[in-house]
Amino acid sequence: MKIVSWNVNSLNVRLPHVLDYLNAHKPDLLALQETKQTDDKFPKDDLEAAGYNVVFMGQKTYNGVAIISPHPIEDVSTDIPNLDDPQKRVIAATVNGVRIIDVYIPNGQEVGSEKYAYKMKWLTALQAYVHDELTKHDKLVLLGDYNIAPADIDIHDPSRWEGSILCSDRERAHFQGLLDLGLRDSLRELHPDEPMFSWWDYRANAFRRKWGVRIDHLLVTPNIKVIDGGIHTEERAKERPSDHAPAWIDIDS
DNA sequence: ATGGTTGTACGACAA
Repeated sequence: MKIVSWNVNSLNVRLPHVLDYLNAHKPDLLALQETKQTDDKFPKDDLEAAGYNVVFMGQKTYNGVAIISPHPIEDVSTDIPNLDDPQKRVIAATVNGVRIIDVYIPNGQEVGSEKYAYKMKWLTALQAYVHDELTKHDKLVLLGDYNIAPADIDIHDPSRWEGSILCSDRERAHFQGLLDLGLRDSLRELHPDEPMFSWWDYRANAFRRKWGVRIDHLLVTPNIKVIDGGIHTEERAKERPSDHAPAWIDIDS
């Protein structure tokens, strides 16, 4: 079962890329973040015509998440219970017996800012939510744009980024908190020593200069056997790309 | 790498 996470930074702009990607890779599940459109604008018909089922929850201009699969998408839920948050950042569903939680974790802007405090509060609520979901579901994948680089190997130049947003100690502690629930960082376990990046700033020609950061992740329960995985960096090299590349795994199912 | 680009929407903010 091929599972992919991709922050598309506007599905309106990126729909052609997404349709090409589906055609090229035929994933069993594609989880999107930052669709940036209200539900009435979601390209349901185009994706269904391509042979996919879709569930989605968006808002105007910001955020927005979606799950796309050729298989039935069951038991859909949105948001984090017990977190009063108008921002559309979470959608969950069961596909092929695997519970999928698709998250767009807040960016946080700057350490110490109001948005950073929101990120911390959000991550605390996420951990409680995932803890609860793990008691209900045998197999679970928590995937999405985490806006956290878990370790120095996940940053092109760790010394320049030290302590800054995406890699502060408190953000990394929250990431570790998710691992402490029993989840595993599938891509890092597959490639223990390989720098892998999933996001490159649009600015300063960051992609060409290989200034990347790994902030998109697929965490899995230990009973999921991960066969292969990586990041489809070539998507970032295309014309008018998202600033994120798809992160993918293939699991035994 | 402390400037710079992109998306939304048309000024300014978020990333």
